[in-house]
Amino acid sequence: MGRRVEQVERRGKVLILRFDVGSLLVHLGMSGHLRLCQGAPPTEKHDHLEILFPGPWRLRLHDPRRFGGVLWTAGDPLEHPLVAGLGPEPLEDGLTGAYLFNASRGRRVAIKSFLMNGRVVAGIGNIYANEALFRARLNPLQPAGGIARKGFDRLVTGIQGVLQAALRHGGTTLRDYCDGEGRPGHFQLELNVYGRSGKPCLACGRLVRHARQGQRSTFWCAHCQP
DNA sequence: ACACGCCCCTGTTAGC
DNA sequence: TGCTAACAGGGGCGTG
Repeated sequence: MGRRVEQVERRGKVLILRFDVGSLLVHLGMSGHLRLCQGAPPTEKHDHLEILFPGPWRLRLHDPRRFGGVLWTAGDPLEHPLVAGLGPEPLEDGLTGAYLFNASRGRRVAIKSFLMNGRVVAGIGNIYANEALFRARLNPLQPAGGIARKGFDRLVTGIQGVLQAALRHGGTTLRDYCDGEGRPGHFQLELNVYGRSGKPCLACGRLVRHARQGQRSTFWCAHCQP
């Protein structure tokens, strides 16, 4: 009560709200969102947490599936186990073709699963993993350890390109996603392969394929991503 | 260490 | 129309 949010940052998919006495770590999971509310609109089902600010403002956490979570830590939040082991931020200097190449040597796991492993790179989810691999012309099913250095250079370009484009479009709203003010994103209109199985590849016209990897949907064009 | 499968949970939709 | 199964943007955990 009565504490001031001194800084807000993000590591991977974890939001960090720093207070003078500790930090709140917030993960939104699949279906969660934070919404800035003015006044006291009626509480909805699956509203789980509310942070009250002076004046009319309040921040509400809404998460139907409850895959998200909120944790408090009194120590350095970046040392918390939830984020301490994360790989480099995709839009910062630590993510390079050389880094991914080195990290993948000897790994037989499919490149898409490798990319979605937070210990390798932070914060790449299913949509952007699929889209980044399309941009890099890499088959998502191939073992990470067999990819040449050039492929990882393209992959870094693909990751950064798709994330920056998605940011420009306000994110990808398949159903639930919205920003803190309730606005949906538009990047779903720009997707090349995600969710497009059986439809023509936007680059070559051949049909986009679908497979499951680790209980996640994978989409790719077998011609553009050999 | 690594790869894989299962699980958490609710809501929506496809298929019968 | 109604029921059921499958699936959804994430990630931790147990097993071999």
